[in-house]
Amino acid sequence: MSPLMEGQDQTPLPPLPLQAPNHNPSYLFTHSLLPSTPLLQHPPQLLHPNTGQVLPDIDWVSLLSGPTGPSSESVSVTSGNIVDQEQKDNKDYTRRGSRTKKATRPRYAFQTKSADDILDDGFRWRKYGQKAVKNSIYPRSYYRCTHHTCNVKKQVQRLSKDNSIVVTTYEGIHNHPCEKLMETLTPLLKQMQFLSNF
DNA sequence: CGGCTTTGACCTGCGC
DNA sequence: GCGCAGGTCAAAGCCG
Repeated sequence: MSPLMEGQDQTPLPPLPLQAPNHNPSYLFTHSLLPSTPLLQHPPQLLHPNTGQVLPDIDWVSLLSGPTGPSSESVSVTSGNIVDQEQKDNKDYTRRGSRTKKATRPRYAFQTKSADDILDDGFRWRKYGQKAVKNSIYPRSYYRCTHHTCNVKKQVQRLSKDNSIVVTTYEGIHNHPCEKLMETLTPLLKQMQFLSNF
């Protein structure tokens, strides 16, 4: 994941290099990792839903934070009820529970196969709601990015059909670097600066 | 004490 | 018009 270096200052992150999810609505991400394993250290695999073929490297940081990521179309996932939800969600929301039309925000939805509901994508999230969802025994959780200037949201819901699959929907684009990435990189950068003095 | 989660209430759009 | 469903708010409580 070489593009990880891109977010180390306050400059916007690079354009999204990954095109596939935007063009094929049926990709399946799997995250078959130990609980609490950081995503950035052990990124999930992207599988083709029909062939099961493992697809090449995913630039997760760019995918989840690029300011000029894919078009504003949402990416549907394979589950029928979630696709239906996606279509409803494309109406944007402003105040408290209201649904008013405004410019659509980028939305990316994908499934991860994981025992953990929370996909560790390197950003910090604050939970602001949880709702029971019709036709699902699992609730949907609502998270907001904790960065003060960032209003990216995500929804997390486990599939009732297959409780090993978690559907994560991101809405919006991060306008700041990945905190966890910076935590990892800062000591390395300091060490590099130190060594470069010799 | 600050940051986070929980949870019930509230608000609005949509379908009937 | 009404009820339902989904999304958000905000107070209360928890935790490090």
